[in-house]
Formats: sequence, C-alpha cells, structure tokens
Amino acid sequence: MNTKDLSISPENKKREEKIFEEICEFIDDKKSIVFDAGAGSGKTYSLIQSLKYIITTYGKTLKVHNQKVLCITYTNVAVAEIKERLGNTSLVEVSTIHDCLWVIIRPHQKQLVEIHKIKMQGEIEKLENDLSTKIWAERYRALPQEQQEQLLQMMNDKKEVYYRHKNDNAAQFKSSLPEISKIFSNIISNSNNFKKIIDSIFKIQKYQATIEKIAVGKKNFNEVEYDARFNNDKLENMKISHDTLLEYTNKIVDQNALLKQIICDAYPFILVDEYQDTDHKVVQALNYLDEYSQKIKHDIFIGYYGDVKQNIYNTGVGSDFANYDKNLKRVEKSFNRRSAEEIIVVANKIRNDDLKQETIYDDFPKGTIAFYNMSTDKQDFIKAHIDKWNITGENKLHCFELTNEFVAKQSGFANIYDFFKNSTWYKRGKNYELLRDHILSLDTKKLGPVQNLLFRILDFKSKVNYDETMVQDVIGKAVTQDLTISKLRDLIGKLRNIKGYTLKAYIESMFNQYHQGDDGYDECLKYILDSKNRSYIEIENLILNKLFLFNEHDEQSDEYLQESKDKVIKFLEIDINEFHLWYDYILDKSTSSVIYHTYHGTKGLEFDNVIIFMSAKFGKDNEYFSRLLKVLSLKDETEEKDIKLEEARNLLYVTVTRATQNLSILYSDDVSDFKEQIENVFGKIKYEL
DNA sequence: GAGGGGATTCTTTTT
DNA sequence: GAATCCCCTC
Repeated sequence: MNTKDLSISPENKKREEKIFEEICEFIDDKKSIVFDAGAGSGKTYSLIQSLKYIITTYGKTLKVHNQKVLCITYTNVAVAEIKERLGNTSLVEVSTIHDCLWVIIRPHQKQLVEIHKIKMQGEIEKLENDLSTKIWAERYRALPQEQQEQLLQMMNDKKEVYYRHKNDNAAQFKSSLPEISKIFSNIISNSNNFKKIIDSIFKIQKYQATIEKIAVGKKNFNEVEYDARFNNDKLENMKISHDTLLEYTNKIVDQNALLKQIICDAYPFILVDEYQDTDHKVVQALNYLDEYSQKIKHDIFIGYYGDVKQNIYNTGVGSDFANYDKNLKRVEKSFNRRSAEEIIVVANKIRNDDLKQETIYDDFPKGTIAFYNMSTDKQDFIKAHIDKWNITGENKLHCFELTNEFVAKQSGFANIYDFFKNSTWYKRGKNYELLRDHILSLDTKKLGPVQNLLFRILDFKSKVNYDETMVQDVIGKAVTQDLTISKLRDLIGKLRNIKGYTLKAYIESMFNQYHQGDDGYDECLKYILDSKNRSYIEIENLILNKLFLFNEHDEQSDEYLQESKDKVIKFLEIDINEFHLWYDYILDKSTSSVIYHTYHGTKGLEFDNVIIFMSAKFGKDNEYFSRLLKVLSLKDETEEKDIKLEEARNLLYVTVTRATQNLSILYSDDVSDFKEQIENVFGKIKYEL
C-alpha cells in the first residue's frame, strides 16, 4: 500500500502537529512522558522527530557541556533503523539497553565484584534451600551427615566419569558409577533426581571456590565480565549474561548516588523506544534516576515511546509500567497511517483500553476483514484467497502461523527442519532451545555450525553464475599468486562447473575438480567452506560428528553409528531445491507469492494481504486463544489481572494490525461457546469460502 | 491401579 | 529443564 498519494485533511494535519507540540513542551519543561501510540501510528517517526527537536533546540548547550542525548532500544535492528532515519549526529547515542548499561557500569568493577559476591552467596543459599526442602532431594536429606560427606567425596573423585556419562540412558549411567550404585543405591535409583542433587552440590562448591578466590585477590577474579553471546551466567568464572547485567545495574544505580549524578549530567535527555518490551529492572533504574534528578534539581527528560498493547513477551514490563512512575505525563496519538478503516475498527475493539484509532487519511481505499471457522485444508484456503485478492509475485500474500516449525514446513523445507530437530545434539537438554535460531535465524551469524557451512555452500552456489562481485570475492581472496588470464578463466570455469541436484552431488562435484596444488582452486574452496575439508566424505563426517557423535568419549554402538550415518546421507540427498527454499528464507528474499511468518516475527511489519491461521491451543496451553475469544469483546478484565489472557490479546492485536488492506482469519477449532463474542468484534462468522 | 522411574516432548522473542 | 506420556512392577 503506497500511502504517499493519499490525502490528509488540513484539520488532521493540524491535530497531528499539535501532538508533537505537546511533546516539545514537555521536553522543554523537562517533564518525563509516556508516549502511547497504537500500531501503525508512526511511533518511530515521532521518536525521530523528538530527537531532531532536541538536537536543534539544545544542540549547542549539549555540546558546551559535553552532554549527549541517549536513545535506548530493545534490539540491534532497531538501533540500525533509528541511526539510519536520524542521520549523522554525534549528539545522540543510540544503543541497545544492554550495551548502554554495560558501558555505564563497567568501570565500577570494585562495586560490581562486591555485588557479584553477594549474588553468589545468594545462589548458594538458594541451592542449599533446595537441597533441604525439595522433594527430589528427599533421599539425600535422609542420609546421615557422614554419609552425605562420603557421597560428596566419592563424587568429587568420579567427577570426570560423571560428566562423561551424564547424558547416557539411565541404565548405562548407573553402571558407569558402580561403587555409588552399590553404596547409595537408594539415591541413584532415580537417576534424574540424583543428577539434580549432584549438580546442586557441585555448583555450591564452585561458587564457594570463586568467593574464596575473590577474597584472596586471585588474578582474573577481580573483574566481572558481561558476555552477550550466551544466555546463561557463569558466575563461577566471573561471567554474567543479559538478565544479571540488568540486575547488577539496578543494584549499582540504586546504591551509588555519585553514579546517578554522573548519568544525569551526561544524559539530560533519555528516550526509550518500545518501552513496553524493556525489563522491569530497567524501568526501575530509570525511575531512580528521574527521582534523583529532581532531588538534586538537575531535571532530566525521560521519554517512553511505545504501546502497552504490543507487549507480547512476558519479559517486558508491559502494563505493569503504570505501577512505576505515577507522575509521568501521558501523550497519546490516535491517528493511524497504515490500515483500511475496516481493520482499524476491529483493532480498536480488540485492544480493550481507551486508545481508539482513526485513520489520518481522507481517502484510504476500502479493505476487507473476515473471520472463518471451518476445518478446511490450509492450501485450499490459501488458493481461494489468491483468486479473491489477485495475489501475484507483485501483490504477495502473507500467512501467519504460530510456530516456527509450521513456518519452516509450509515454506517448503520440512525435511531440513526435521533432520536437525531429530538429530541427537538438538535433542540433548537445553540444546533444543537453540534449534530455532540455528536453522531459521535471519541473522546468519546465529546459524548453527552445520547450518552455517551449508549456508556458505548455498550462498556460493546461488551467486557464482550471476554475481560477478561474489566470484571476484572468492577469486580475489583466493588467489595470492599471479595467475595468467587464461588460468584465471579456467578457474572461474571450474567454479561455475560445480553442479548437482542434491547437496551430496554438488559437494562431490566441488571436490572432483580438486587436485592438490591446483592454481587457486584450493584457496577458493577454503574461502567458500571456511574449513580444511577437501572431500565429500569429510563433510559428511563433519556433520555426523557435530550432530550425532559430538561426545568424543562416548562409545557408540554400531547400530547407532549406522543409523546416524544413514540419516546424514539421506539429508544430503534431499532435493537441492529444498535447500534453495531454506536459503531464500534465511535471506528473507523468497520469490514465492505466498510468504509465511510466525505471529511474533511480524511485529513492526506491515502487509497488504494477510491470512492468520489460528487454533485454540498454543504451545502447552490448550486454551491459549479459545480462552481469549470467550471474553474478546468484554471491556473489563479488571476482576483480576490475567497475564495469559493479556498476552493472547496483545498477540492478536499485533497480528491483526499488520494488515493494511485484506485480512482473513481461519480459526480451526470449535467456536460454539463464544460465537457472539467473536461476531461482536469481527462481524458474522463465515463457515464457507 | 497406583506409583516409581524413564523416555519423550515442547512457544514466541531479544539481549 | 519441566511437564507429560508411557511402561513396568508390586
């Protein structure tokens, strides 16, 4: 939808300007605000506008005092977008919350280490408490003291064996620890509980040792480090992750008056993008700052830009925001610049607060919205809509699914997804959580190691015939020695000669032409693969090792070995077109006229034609959406704040407001209990196409 | 048929 | 890593 040609009445223009003026006044008065703007209202535009106003009005003063405007966002993508839209300026520091906080607190190592110590002491207490209260530690508790100590001693001796066999099946695990199985048969009989107990004890030991090392001032233990790469703390190694960074910041800012003053002096203007997604702790820390700045009469301006109803992750403050600073001034923007009237009306009903949007345009084309309830085949449903909405490669259809697995499968690479999902590595413990990022992340840096290798090959394959810069890149990096023109031509010919209808064939073809000492070809392979492997079988083994035989200590049975090998070969023999679809998905450049997304992944985006596939359940919750539909049109949920309900409502709001022109929802489960509720919001339910 | 223990199965997203 | 499913034993 191109909104450039649409017209806005002078009256609406004036009203919109007035909202901006209101913000400017609060900026001038250093009165902190929360700017609530619904979906499609141009919230980011207002944020940029505010930043520009601050620069033009206060730029000189800021420069003189060596001060800056701080703009914090939730994601790196948002940082990039704001930087681009804002243009070049040294007066504004745009950064993610975590980066920014770390820069601020990092120099205060003395205090940080102290906080870190207290944190570990707290963790030890928690673990000890678990051991003395939790059911899984019942049998450990029942042991007399000296036996507990004996177990501890024995396990410390067997530490290596323990970790080596921890992931074996229960019988094997037990037999790897024969003495324990004999003396402590009662405890180890439930191996899962046993592991929990031992892990807790080991963790306590580690923390105690680290506290000790801090006390004696051991090298490497006088500094806390923030490691953004992992999601878990490694407290014993003085490493913290995202959440703990916020926790420490919160403590340090609260405790340290001087630091508060330094921040207030350095950043008299702080703008927070998508405030509803920021963590409780961040809002709390900012709150401390605001209060403190008033106390010392160095008023600062904090602007929270966002929309409570678009809080779809349970990590953000969301509607709890209202509980923090009751003195915030509220600015609302109720114009919509995105969608057709029909969609705005429904969206207004879904968000059950008092923010009601209206279109800013006089002549936005008519749209459609429909709620279907039937158990039709999804493909038939899509086909019907392709006709109805004149879907083509230019006018695409965007379908929303709840899970990544569905998206992957609908997008045409089910076999690839299933291969990784069913591999041993991704089934092991917490690795399961990495599956999504490793296969589907649009940020190629986040792909798994195997996926990354395949991606490199596919990237080369897709570019070698069309993209001269790619070829030059490969060749350029590759050829250190001088090649004659004819040899260079040979080399390019060879690279373009790599072919195959499966990855297996393609990789084989890649190595078939390889002879040691080949002019440049070896260097090319090195550049493409970023590995030393120079035969198909080595690649096959690499995948096998990463996904099935990763634990070098494991002695695997022959059957397991054979089975795994077969899986890898079958994987590499998948039609290469499936890999192309995967590749296109990763790069977000699918040529298909039907594109799939997860609900959550569409946040911030907009599409002309949208189908939302919905069912009662989501994840482990069998009534995730049916529960919401039951009360959909009811104004008040105040009886008691229902977090799950709120989350589902926000998610529905976000998805519905993505559509600009045409929207159909297909709900596939029974609606007989809440027909009226649905029809109050979406109009008559349709039972056939 | 109860309960103990093992195996299998999962949601979304970001830092 | 927690919840649930599933199987075995008494």
